[in-house]
Amino acid sequence: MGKCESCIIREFNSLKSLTREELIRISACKTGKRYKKGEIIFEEGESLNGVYCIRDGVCKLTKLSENGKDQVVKLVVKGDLLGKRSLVADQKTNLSAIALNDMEMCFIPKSEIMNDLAKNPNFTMDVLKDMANELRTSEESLVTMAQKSVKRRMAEILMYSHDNFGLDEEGFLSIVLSREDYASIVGTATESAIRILSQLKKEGLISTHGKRIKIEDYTGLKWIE
Amino acid sequence: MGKCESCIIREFNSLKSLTREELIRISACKTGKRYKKGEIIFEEGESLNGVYCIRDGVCKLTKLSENGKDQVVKLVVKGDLLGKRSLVADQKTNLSAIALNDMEMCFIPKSEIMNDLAKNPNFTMDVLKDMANELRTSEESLVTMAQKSVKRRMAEILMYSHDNFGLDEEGFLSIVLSREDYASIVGTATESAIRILSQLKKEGLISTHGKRIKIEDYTGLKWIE
DNA sequence: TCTGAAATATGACCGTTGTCAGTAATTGAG
DNA sequence: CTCAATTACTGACAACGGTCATATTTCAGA
Repeated sequence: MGKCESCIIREFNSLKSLTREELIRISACKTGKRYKKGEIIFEEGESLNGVYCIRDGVCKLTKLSENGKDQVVKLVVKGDLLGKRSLVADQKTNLSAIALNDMEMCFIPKSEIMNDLAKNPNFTMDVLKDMANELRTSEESLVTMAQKSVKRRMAEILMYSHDNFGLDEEGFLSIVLSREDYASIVGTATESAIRILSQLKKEGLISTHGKRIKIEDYTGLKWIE
Repeated sequence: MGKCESCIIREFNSLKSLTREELIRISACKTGKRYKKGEIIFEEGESLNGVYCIRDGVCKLTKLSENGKDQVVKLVVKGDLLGKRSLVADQKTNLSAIALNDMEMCFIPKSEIMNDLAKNPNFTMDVLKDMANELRTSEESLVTMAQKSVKRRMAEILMYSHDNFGLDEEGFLSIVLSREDYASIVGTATESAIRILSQLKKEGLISTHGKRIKIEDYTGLKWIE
């Protein structure tokens, strides 16, 4: 599983602010976890007793709305620390986490993290900054949901996927999502998501092969209102 | 203006975790600020050089969408610390703040807050918890925007206003907002907001007197889908 | 008290989006 | 490779919500 003190992933998250000694201590008590595509990592309302440091893979964080539909709030990727909000606030999780492809992560027990938070101000400050940025992102998403059309939101998630997760050998978006997932990210009905993707296809902005999507005209997507 | 160390407002926010010495130091360098209804406190993209501790009044935090419409992201009230996200993340503000009624606040310079953040772990941890809760709230709003109807969202803001800001002597909601503000909170066109309020009035769930709104059937509002 | 600008209200119209129903394609287990 | 089950797709239709046009009311300032 490797040692935290020589792990490169931590450079992507707040763990980089820990001292060598703290990392060695964490390394000793962490456990490795693997999840397969579609597996539930945790569900809304659960109590977490640690955070997940994501080594590989992507998962979606969803919240069940009162109308019975899931809404994807955030995509979590390599380097992210999953579960830190709940730990810090000492609350049950407000979101469910479900693997979108095979995932590999390290699980760090709550006691260890909380101990470091209490004793290492650099770490606390780094977590705080991180959370401040998450808050900004969340507020931006809120405005997007409230003000932009479904088509525009779909274009944005396609570009987001392109920019953040990249392409496979054949030029398709690396992250393969079901139409239902797209709908749940965009906040619309599955049929509407399908319809809009078909429309984008007719307009020559994207092409598809099964569930896989290729962006044919990135600039065109940018101009969608 | 009073002294921070004997100010009761701080019990509502993270400043309660500061020591008596720290409070005295803050008290010495803080300045009082007043804003009238409608005044701009700061605008999206500005650099803040401190935080505002709200003693009285309410303001809206808005973000300009690409479609040119303002979206209200949050209402900020007595006891809240305005601007802490920007300060902590060391970024320009992502939101504008505009007074909804006459406001009274204390302005605490950035250097003082950052100094306390660096030196008092209890304070940092408290700010962190606070931010974690803001993040949860923001994520919940995101789901609301994505999944619920305009009518439902309107009902929710009316109930929110009732629960958090209370009523005046005559039983009207204390916070008086323009129809445009309601539209901007709910994320819809002003005409739609007006139409929905008229509809609620016809259904006997609310009554109005000028801009003022009275909730006639709280339970009825709860049941709106 | 009067008056004009701003805010509120309402109607008409149309594009967008959700729902229901049914068909086609894809995928994964065996 | 085959089959069953899931997922993707399409059409029809209605409800929702945005825009524009046009009253009507409210309210601050003369």
